[in-house]
Amino acid sequence: MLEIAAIRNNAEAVKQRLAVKNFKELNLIDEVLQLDEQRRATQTKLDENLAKQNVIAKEVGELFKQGKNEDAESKKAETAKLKEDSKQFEIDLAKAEDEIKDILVRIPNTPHSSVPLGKTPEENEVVKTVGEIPTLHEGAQPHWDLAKKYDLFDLELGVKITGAGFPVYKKQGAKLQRALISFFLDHAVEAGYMEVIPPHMVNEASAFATGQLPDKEGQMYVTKEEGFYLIPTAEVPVTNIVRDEILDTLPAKFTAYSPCFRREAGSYGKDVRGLNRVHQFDKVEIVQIVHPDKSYEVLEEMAKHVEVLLQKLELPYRVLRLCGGDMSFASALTYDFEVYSAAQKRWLEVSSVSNFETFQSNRMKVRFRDENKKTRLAHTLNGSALALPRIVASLLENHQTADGINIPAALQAYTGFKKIG
RNA sequence: GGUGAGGUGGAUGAGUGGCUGAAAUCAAUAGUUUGCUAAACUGUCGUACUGGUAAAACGGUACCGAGGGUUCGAAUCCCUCCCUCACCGCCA
Repeated sequence: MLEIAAIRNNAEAVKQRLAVKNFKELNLIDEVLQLDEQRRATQTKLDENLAKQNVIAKEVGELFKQGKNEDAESKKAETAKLKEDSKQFEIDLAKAEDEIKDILVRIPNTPHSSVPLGKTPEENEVVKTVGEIPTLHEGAQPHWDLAKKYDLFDLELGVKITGAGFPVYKKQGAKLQRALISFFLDHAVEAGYMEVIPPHMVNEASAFATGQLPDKEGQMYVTKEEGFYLIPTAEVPVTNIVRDEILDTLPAKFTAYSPCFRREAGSYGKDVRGLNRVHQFDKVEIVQIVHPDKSYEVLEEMAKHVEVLLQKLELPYRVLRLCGGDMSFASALTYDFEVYSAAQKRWLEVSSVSNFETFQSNRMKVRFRDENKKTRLAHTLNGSALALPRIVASLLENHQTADGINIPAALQAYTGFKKIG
């Protein structure tokens, strides 16, 4: 949610920025400013009214104390009109506040100045491409066939138990999952992130705070009785750790492993084969709450963190700076990381690292004290480090040989085996 | 799930209708004293909205779990909801 004060001070600049995100309803900016004007005027009237009531109440009390009951009674009568007015002001104020909020939650974050123009994923900017694309042996297979060959995971079994997109990992496939999770967590902890295990369901307030609501309501699973949302990413519970807090020290750095649940309503076709797109998957997330002056520096640092992981896994990857049209609602700047899947001959997204500036912290009221002891909104960032399924897919595909799949050296201590098959 | 107790500022905790945005203690913080540590003393020490200012200062309003209500006046009385704790029941 954008800050109303920021919109007030830079309405034109905000509109220009939003245009980069292909946001069409720029009229909302003017509407919200007008409502804000109304709101403040009403606020002032209400405050003045209440101030008068407070004065009278004090006087009445004083008169009663002095035994001047008749004077007190007549004084009382003066408040009737004031109370009536204040009731109306309160209604007007609440209405204006609701309307402002309704509009604000529909306005996406303003993109950073480096965000390229564009509407589709094809227009994302390739920042760099790293690593050799391997030449596979004759008869190399995509990961879903390798999974069958070595009995690593079973999607049909998942269908019986739950439904499509809920894989059952088995044997070395299961161990590989556990190894990757530990590998990622250890690296994050070493980089100074505090490891947490958050709830895997969140309440409405938490889902709203990070921007999943109302934007992505249809993408989340909801429990029937409590109305809890199954988390689509650990970002949601982890960032909410600092909701409504005034932090004494920045940065705050958290990492968490969690399963992620996504309905992926509307997706279909070849993109969803194997582990390319599933409803439940594992991910290690990194989150930072930082000083506004530092957030872009930290974004680069987090991107570097992801890169190192990919290098250690010996996977060819590329880094994309998302264009305005492909960015998420809440982000100001996003780097996507894609690994090359040699058997499918395509790039697969495995991580997304974003700076949200104050977009989340404004909703969540995450503040810190600046040099002048004034409270200010912090910047929040998060990134996947990393999401497992497509990492697994590319590990299997890129490292396959005629007589088995090689485990990268950095991972062997975690898997306990050097080769699958 | 049942019964009982309770939710006050960073923490402990006082406050049962006006003198309470809230005592006291601790923590924190600035300073004085001190050879160091420790201690002592003095000051500061909630948040939000709003007016004001170049920025402060300063002023107004709201907030004592949340939302309603009674009253000239509510932390204090009433209603609803949420949560915490204790004991019992069930249980990994």
